[in-house]
Amino acid sequence: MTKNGSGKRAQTKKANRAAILQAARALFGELGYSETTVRDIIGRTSLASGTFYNYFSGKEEIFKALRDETAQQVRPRLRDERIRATSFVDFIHRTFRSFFEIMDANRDLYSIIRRNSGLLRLQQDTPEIIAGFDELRDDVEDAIRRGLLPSIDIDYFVSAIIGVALEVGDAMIQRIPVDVEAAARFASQLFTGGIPALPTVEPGIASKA
Amino acid sequence: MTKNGSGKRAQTKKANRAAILQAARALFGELGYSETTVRDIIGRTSLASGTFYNYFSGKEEIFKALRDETAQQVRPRLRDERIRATSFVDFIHRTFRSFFEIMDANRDLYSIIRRNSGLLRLQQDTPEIIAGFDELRDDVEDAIRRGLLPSIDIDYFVSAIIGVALEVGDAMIQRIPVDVEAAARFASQLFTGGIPALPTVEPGIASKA
Amino acid sequence: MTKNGSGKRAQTKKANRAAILQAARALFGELGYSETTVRDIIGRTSLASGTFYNYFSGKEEIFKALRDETAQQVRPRLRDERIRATSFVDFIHRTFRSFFEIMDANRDLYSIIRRNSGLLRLQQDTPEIIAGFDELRDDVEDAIRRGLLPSIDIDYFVSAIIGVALEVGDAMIQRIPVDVEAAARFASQLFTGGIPALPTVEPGIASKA
Amino acid sequence: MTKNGSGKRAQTKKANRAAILQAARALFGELGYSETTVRDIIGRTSLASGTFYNYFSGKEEIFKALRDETAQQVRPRLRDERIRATSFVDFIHRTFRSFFEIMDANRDLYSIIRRNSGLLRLQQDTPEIIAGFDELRDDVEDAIRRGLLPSIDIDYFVSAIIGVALEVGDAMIQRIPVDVEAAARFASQLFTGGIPALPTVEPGIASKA
DNA sequence: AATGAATGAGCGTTCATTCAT
DNA sequence: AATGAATGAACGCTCATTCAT
Repeated sequence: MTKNGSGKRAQTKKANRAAILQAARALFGELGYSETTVRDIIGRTSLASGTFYNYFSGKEEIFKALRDETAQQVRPRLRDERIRATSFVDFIHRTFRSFFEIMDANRDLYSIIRRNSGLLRLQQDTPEIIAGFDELRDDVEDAIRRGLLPSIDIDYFVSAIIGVALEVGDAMIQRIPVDVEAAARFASQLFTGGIPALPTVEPGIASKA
Repeated sequence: MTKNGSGKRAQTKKANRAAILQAARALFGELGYSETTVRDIIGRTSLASGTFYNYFSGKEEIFKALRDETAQQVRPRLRDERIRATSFVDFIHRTFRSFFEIMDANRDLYSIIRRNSGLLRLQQDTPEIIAGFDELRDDVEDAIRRGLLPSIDIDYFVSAIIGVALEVGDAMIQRIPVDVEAAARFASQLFTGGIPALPTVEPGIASKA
Repeated sequence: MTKNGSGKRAQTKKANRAAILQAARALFGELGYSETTVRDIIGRTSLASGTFYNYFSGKEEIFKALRDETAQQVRPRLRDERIRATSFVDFIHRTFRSFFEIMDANRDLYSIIRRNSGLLRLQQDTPEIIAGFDELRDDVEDAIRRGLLPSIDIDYFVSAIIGVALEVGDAMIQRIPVDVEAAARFASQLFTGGIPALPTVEPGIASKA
Repeated sequence: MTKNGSGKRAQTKKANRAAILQAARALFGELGYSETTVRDIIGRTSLASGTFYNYFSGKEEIFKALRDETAQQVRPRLRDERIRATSFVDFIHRTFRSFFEIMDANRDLYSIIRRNSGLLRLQQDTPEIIAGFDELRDDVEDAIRRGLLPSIDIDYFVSAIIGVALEVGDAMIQRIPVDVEAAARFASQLFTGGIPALPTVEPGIASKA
């Protein structure tokens, strides 16, 4: 009767799994994947180190799990957003805004103030973003099929979106206050009209964090 | 008389230093900085582990050395390229072409076949690219001052260039044959005219590696 | 219910900790502190190298632990001994006898057959003795206050006791059988009456090991 | 003709050997034997690391050489001193004064301010003192034969002298100014008359460095 | 004889993972 | 299912010694 997950045991299991995922999510954000140790993760929970392996087969596994879990939440939303797009301007803008909203929602994870004295550009590899990217290519292909986008080089195009999303998103996160809409506008105007379409700013103000 | 580097010993030293640098360069490309061990590096040479420390004081040192050495080669070229730019179209195109040429020249380092079953987007942290980025911001500011670029949001703009350079460059490297000019054209047309300016390709061809 | 140390696990832990301490104690005695490696220590147990760090945070830690643990056993005894002293003869004798008893009890540690072909007098840095010395100075000051000892130069006096305890104790340990009382008598008579008070021995017998 | 050591080559050799010995002597004093590296030693000379092994077969060898070299200088002096002794009081006093004079002459080597936060009593193992000890036993035996000393337990007695010489000498060195005669008086009075013979000092002054 | 780079065993320590309880 | 101690390979790095020049 409790086999299907409604018993007390099953609830504990669910809670433990969630606790581990949450801790891992935070640490991947703070330290990056390779600097995060399994000890760090279980140390943030009330569980013992061995318990980790009852839920995940290893460090890589939990990353996949995190990505997939997030994907399940993110996917429908991205789909809905983009499917509703009526023009390529709209499509691009929704794409970037969605990404940036996800980054903002997980802002704490990304605010890392460039460790290693700025030497290294440790990419964060956070599951949220990876999950989002997985959707992107299909949607772009679909958009081309639907005539929203011209038949451009999909590989390069998707790469360009990802690159801008990662880097501009990173820059966005470090500003106070974070302005998702402004960042999304910047990125989508760049894509839809190129530099000439970008808004001008007063010199000297542009780069202030 | 041979103290200044023309003797056999001095040649061996030079060769060893070069061998270590080359091995490190390759491994940073393949595994990224934090996944590369000093033992990996020395293992790619015919030297003994202790010898590494005759040349570099540690792992971070060799990264810096690699970056600085590359920067010395890359910097003047990037400067020359961009300073000669007469329009913003020209400026952008030269920027991307320079980056992509550097990536192509170090192609082997970047062809990594997405490790970890494509899971992680471990950014490569290669010294070549870092060195190039260091120049970029100054040049963009200068270009705005010279009126080549409108006074846009510099942070976001530089981020966007870096993102596109990294990701499109990555995609470019994985195609056979590598076509630097095509990639540079794609990226610069995106930046100068937005999506409408991008050339269309026959559907289904675009994404072939 | 077995959390407080009565379970099998807790017993194993206790035993392991004891095994590591014992091994370290023996090796510090045999090789001295700086010549003893963590691998040496763990190699004398049936444990794996990493296990050492479950119990002690490093080499210095285990030395401190050994010293403190011993001090806890030694301190009260030394105090009791010396506080009970009714004359300076008594005080000195009790002091040396206590030291020599400690050395005898840990005899195996000190029987080192003068390593390095007798070249070096590597002081043993054993925690037992260090712990004992820590007490000595206070007790001497106290004894002077109580009038048991004249107000002599405390620094030199304590140094002299330590020197004699270390060196005579070392010689004592190498005789078979070990005669603690005889060594204590020698040292205390030297201190209380000087050479004239020392017992004479038949020539040629004195120095046999 | 220059085979016997008067040529230019031979002079250089002599000077190199002396330079290495001097550097080693200083470092053994500063850092102790086991903390001194061969690199440290050659680093204090103008020679190259390999050259060290043209003169000494290793770290242990140089210690022996230092001890022996010193012994050759120290031996006759100690002998002269003690042979001239006319009473056991005189013998003991000359013994300690000689030791303390040697320590004072090499004072810089011993002034180490107890590293390791006082945890360890790293004995200095300086060749000068070791060399002196080697003479002691013979001289004591001789003194007993000559009737200067009663036939006491030679092992213990020599050990006691060494212990007091090392520890009181160490304490002496750390006082400013160093008073060799006072330390020698303290030690010899202790040995000849025991504690009752020691001079009293004003309380509170005794232990000031 | 002098050089100084090369060697490689060894150091203290970390950490993903296993396993007895 | 949970525990947390045990494991041992691997890490960055040091250093006495060797050896080609």
